[in-house]
Amino acid sequence: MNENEKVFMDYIQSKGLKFTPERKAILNHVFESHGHFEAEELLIDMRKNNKRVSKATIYRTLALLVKCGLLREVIFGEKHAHYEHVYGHEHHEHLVCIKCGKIIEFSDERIEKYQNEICLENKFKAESHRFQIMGYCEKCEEE
Amino acid sequence: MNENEKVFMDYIQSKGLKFTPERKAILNHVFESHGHFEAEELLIDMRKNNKRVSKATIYRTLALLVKCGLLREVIFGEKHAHYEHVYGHEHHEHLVCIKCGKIIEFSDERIEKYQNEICLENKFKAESHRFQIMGYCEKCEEE
DNA sequence: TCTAGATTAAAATTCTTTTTCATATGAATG
DNA sequence: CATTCATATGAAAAAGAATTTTAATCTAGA
Repeated sequence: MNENEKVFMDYIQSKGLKFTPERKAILNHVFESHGHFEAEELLIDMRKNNKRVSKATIYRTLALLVKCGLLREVIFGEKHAHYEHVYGHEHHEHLVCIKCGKIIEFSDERIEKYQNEICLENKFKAESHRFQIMGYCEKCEEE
Repeated sequence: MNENEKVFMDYIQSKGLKFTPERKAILNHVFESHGHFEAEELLIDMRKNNKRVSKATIYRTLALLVKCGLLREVIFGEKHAHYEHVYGHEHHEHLVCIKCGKIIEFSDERIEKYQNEICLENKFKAESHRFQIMGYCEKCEEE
């Protein structure tokens, strides 16, 4: 059993919930491949792999995965939620290609330092931040 | 006639559209007071000032204002559009209070410089960016 | 005056997410 | 191993929420 499963099981058990095949399938699928994904995308992707779970269960399980800290919700200027892994994933920022949707991650400690300065100046207590650059990835820029 | 009105009129005329009282009222209201606002908010605010325009017209006019470059759409992690002024408004970033919703703007040329570096490293052609810090404003932090 | 384009209120749409409810099942217990 | 039951599932319906369309009526501006 990997680390993700362990975290999920612990959460499941602490809440008196059940570790069902559906939850297991979703958990595995989410951590097998995806960088960023949407609920609908996950559903379709699972179907392609003959893992048929209902939309309701997808949504219910994603909520659990967020609650137990394995996933994080991100919104990329679109109006629906995207998810990304938390575990084994240090904080990072995003480059979002506005043509093909590709997402490149990057991180740099300067951002954190900068955030602290800004917050001091504005008497603001930061909880989190998002730095996102929209533009064209190498491939789309060529075209 | 102020600069905003001029820009809007030019656009209106170039497209063979009409400068109606409703459009004028919306234009004025948008640039009279608001920093950031939502369509619904604008509607309610206008009603308080006895400017009664329909929701449909609000949406249609906001779309025009975005097209002619006077407004910009921003999404703050919620799922509906917020708007902000473009004209006379240099690029800036946002501090968003997750308790009261207050938005503080700030700007710093380091962000631009930083963006350039990141893009070079990732072979990315930036069009725009967003740096947003979520947390608690001074007042909410005290409570 | 004339008419393309605009307005309104209400209905419809769109799209994501949640709820319903009948049925099924994990896992604790006897 | 069978029972029990709280919890889970699936399919479909409903909800939610923002935005757009409809259709009747109106009007700015040539």
